[in-house]
Amino acid sequence: MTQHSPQIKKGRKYDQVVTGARSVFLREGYEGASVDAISRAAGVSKATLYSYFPDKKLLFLEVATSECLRQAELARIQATSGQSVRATLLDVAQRVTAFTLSAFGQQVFRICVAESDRFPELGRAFYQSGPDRARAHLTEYLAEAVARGELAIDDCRLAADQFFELCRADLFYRLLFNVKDSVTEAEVTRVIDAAVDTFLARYRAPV
Amino acid sequence: MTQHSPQIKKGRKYDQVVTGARSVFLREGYEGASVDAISRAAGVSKATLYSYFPDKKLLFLEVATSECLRQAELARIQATSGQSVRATLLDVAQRVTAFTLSAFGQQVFRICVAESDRFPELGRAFYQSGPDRARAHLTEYLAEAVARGELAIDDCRLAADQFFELCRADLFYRLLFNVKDSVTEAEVTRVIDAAVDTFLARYRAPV
DNA sequence: CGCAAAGTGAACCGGGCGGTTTAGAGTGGT
DNA sequence: ACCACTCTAAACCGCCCGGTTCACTTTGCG
Repeated sequence: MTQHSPQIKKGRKYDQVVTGARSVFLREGYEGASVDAISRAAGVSKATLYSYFPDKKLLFLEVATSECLRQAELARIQATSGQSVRATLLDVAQRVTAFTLSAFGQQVFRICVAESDRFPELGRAFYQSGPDRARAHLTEYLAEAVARGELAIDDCRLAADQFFELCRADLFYRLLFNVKDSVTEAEVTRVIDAAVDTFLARYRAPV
Repeated sequence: MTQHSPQIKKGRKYDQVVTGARSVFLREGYEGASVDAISRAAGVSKATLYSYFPDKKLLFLEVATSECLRQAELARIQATSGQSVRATLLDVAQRVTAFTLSAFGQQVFRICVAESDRFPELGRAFYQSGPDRARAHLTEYLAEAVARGELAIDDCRLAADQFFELCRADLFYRLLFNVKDSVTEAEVTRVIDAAVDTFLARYRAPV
């Protein structure tokens, strides 16, 4: 889980710092998270923190981009070789909504939206490592299904975008704007079933 | 345009204050907007500003909720009596994307997302006066079309949500995350045409 | 052990913030 | 002319923030 890999990271408390920073940033946002609070949460002195990261901005970027990469992993489509198109789409929908609607995914999204003009590269990083990658995977899968004659799509990229949008329905926004604070399993399956139905109604290959 | 209506608003520079606050809040966000900057932008002394609004939070809420109401007006569906379903949907799509994708709509959304846990009531206000109202209108229209036998929908509310999601496609997120800074007319029509096509493929009444 | 590297904690700095005060300058009704 | 009211400009307050410094302790390795 911990990453010992990269070259120039010095001491032993690096992961502590990043973990603490992640929790505080996710809870408070960028401006709301004071460096003192972060060092406290990390169980590390402020001096130590600053020995790893020259300033708050860099620390935030490290946390944010690592979260983006983590998100990207979840978006990966399994080798769903044997499955039907419908089953595969349902699987993808489940995976992406699970992350999107989780409290954690919410906060990542929230912060990326909020800070993406203070940190323009953050918005792009999030988009590229998250939605963009997920879309690329699904697009590829759709193209293969088209080649097999199972789907009839002229623009697979657009179709993939449509599918992800359909999976959100309004559940996403209801959570995002604090209209409700959680979402039931039944609501999710209702939405993603409808998403798959609508998608296939448009793109299923004619008999 | 200016609102003389409510009861307890004292002096003549009220609108100046609100207008200046709006521009700065939209540009900088809540934390980023200093009261000094706002008073400067409003062409008003800080003392005057504080004579209208007891603190920064109240000023922000005034600006934000007034923007939400303004947004709600735009979401209203015209009396589209004579039109075909397809034409009406295209019209709705055009209207909603025009606001959603505008720089102004972007910023309103951004701020509401960012501040909706610091100001929980703000998120709800935005959702209710914006997306919720738009969905209600479209739901009503869809139900009428079903009654006329032009559409076949079992859950009009969910269908309306799906339609709005389809209209966004990924254009919205590409703007939100600074992947691109503007969007061409052609891209929009391509997306909303596809949205209407997909929607009708699922919900058009069988012959 | 001995010693250097890493970590600690608390004090400290400059600055910007939200918010208040004050002394005085426009403004308008009678 | 007068006065009550509004507005202005700038100084000011206390606070918290990001970041630095320093004297000190802990850790780990030969």
